[in-house]
Amino acid sequence: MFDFDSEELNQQTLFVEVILPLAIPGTYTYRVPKHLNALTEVGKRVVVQFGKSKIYTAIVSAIGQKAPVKYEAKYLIDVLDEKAIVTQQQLKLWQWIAEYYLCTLGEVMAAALPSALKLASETRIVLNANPDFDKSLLNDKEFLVLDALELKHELSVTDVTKILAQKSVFPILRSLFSKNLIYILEEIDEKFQPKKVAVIQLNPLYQDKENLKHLFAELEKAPKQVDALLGYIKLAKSGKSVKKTDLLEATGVSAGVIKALVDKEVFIAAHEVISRFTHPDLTAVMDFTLSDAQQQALSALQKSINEKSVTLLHGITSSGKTQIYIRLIEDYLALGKQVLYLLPEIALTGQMIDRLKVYFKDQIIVYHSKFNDNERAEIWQKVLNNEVKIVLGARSSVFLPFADLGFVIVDEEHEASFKQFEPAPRYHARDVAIMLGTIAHAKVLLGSATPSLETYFNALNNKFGLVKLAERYGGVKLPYIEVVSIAEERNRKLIKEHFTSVLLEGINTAIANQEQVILFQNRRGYVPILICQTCGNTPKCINCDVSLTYHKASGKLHCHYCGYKEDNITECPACASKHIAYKGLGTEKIEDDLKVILPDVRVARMDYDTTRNKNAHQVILNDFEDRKIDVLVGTQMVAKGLDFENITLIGIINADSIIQFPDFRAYERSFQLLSQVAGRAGRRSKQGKVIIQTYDAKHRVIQQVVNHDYESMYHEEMIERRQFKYPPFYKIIQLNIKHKDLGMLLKISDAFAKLLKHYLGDMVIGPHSPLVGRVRNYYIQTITIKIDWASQSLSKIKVLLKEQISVFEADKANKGAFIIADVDPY
DNA sequence: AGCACGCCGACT
DNA sequence: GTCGGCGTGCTC
Repeated sequence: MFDFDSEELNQQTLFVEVILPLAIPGTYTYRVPKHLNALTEVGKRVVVQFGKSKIYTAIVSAIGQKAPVKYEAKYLIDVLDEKAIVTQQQLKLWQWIAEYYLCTLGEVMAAALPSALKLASETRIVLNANPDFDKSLLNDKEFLVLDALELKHELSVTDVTKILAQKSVFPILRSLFSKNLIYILEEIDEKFQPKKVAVIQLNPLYQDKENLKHLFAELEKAPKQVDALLGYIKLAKSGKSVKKTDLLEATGVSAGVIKALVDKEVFIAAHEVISRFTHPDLTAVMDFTLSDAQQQALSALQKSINEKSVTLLHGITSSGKTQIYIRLIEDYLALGKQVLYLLPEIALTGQMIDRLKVYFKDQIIVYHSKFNDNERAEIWQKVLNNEVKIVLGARSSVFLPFADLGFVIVDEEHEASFKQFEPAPRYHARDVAIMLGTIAHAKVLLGSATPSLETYFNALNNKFGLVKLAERYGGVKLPYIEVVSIAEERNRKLIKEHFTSVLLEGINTAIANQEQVILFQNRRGYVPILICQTCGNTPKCINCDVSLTYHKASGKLHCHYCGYKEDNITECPACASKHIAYKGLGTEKIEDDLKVILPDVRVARMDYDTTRNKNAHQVILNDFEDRKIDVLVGTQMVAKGLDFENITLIGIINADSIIQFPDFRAYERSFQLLSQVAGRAGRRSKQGKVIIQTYDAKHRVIQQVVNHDYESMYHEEMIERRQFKYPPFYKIIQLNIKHKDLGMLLKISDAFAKLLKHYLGDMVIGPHSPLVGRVRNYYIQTITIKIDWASQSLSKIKVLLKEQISVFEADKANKGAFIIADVDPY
């Protein structure tokens, strides 16, 4: 790096560019104190003071020798790492994300780095003993603080705040400091603590058999201690270290007995660092023999991966894509490379994961948002040190510091949950994964039964390789799909609540055959909305422009946007009428109604509300697998990761609520969702059945689902996408402008749209009100920019937008307003 | 993101 | 008069 010898290097004055984990543009320059010269390196964490008193952990992004001219750089306080914890490849990726998704590097850093790797800074105030000082010179508050310090020696700023019962404590501290009565310490704690466990060791003295014999003789009068010792010897035979908890449990003695032995120096109490991740002792096995079709697909994939950097595997549901992934992963493991296997969050709790863990043992690690910070930090280190070869993770695992990445799989590539909406960076993990592949020279494989249109478009245009797998594994037939008209059943008075006679009959037949059923409804809650029959009033959220949803379990009305709750109403707050009607339906109501109609059937529900606890999801699935549940009612969640032999019927309560969604992707999404739900039905032994209830049986999407016809869906959709200027032909950037005052917002967003039109012409659409015009007390207006990216430079337009947004935010006329940019907002 | 500075209302 | 409310602008 430098040509000087280390002596000379130590004399150089160095400056570093650092990324701060904040939403501020650019990097900041700090001066390196000479004694830290040798330690300073790109990718290491450093401690810096930023502003008057705040201390942050920052990442070094560059090292230089030029002093900034416009200001005096502050000194780095410290360098935290022996070895860089962020790789050069990651820094490149962060840069790309910040540019592509119109956010700051700091926001990317904040999202990427587990917070346990950031530091907590706690300012400590310590008494500077000065007995000669005349305390009568102090004001009351100063006296109070000093008094407390004499008692407690050390206080934190928070403590002082409490003592004074006021917010601004810094002037008082400053005054005390200037009088030399206190001094201030910045204490930095490393938040990440490796997990330790208490272990017991035997004093090596007693390895000797004679000594041990003597010991037993000495302990004659202490039978419990003998028990403990015998227990220890037994446990130690396994060769592993003996955990204190295990010893207690195995011998039944109390902790006091062990303490006595420790005091006698028979035992040595010690601590051992253990990993937070243990592997399940599962015997679950998977059939790993490939069918002919799978074998062909595998060969085709190997060839395609060789030639292209990105390949799409279009394999229908239950075609056994996972077995193929496993073979490919093995190829890369043989080369010593790391593999990243991305899955949507909800698919990460399925049985598939356990099977993979059994197969790959400690080479594999799972990473998703339910892990706590310490666990994330531990995984970070393991991936960085190349101790872990395979990461199976949700979207945020694209941020891990892969030391030697060879292969990335994005399974269920079309899933909307790969896109992050809040907060920035608003990234799509599939697209970040593709960029990661480019930067790390790793190959990328996208897998889906129903690829997103943009991916399929890229594959057909030869940008991505394409391999198809059109045969289900083990000769399982595709499910038979029956469409039932709700309107017709209603006319013939056959419908009960929301169940058509066809569906009820299907459920009864399945249960009579000891088979299981899944009912799918896209909404949670009991009934989405309440309407007053007299005046038409609907209870609305006080913070957002949405109707409240009645949840029976809580007995309250909930807002699904901000979490606001209020008591249910028995009379209309507007006109006091008692005639309140319930309209629409959610999973909770389906569950309840079914229990009434078919009282002998065991019904359970799986949705966001019933799976909030860490293991709730697994409990429901286990009960279902153990056949303690006949019918499982659920939202999207039931569409993923459910892989049970015994499900022969899937009921879709109302397909229209999925299809009639005001979004350009509604048809694509409906096709994907319905196909995926349908794919859960039927296994080896029997063809499954899907019953779709709808008002519009002739709808083209329903027909395409019935015929399992992805190609038609793709081609028909593409015509519309081109015509109405949507992806994949056009790129969309959405600017959401927010303000607490509606009138101001309309004025400001109008002006901003005009300004943008000046530069970008009719690429700019709007402003218009989004579906939900107000969230958490902020009104929202949206400006949409549609870019024909075949002929326009995306990056130039983004640079322009970034500029205009910062001009906008600096303009006093726009005070109170802010802009949130969302690139590829879908 | 914080935190200081600055400018207005209700209190000793 | 002052305390303290929040709105605005920097931070290497």
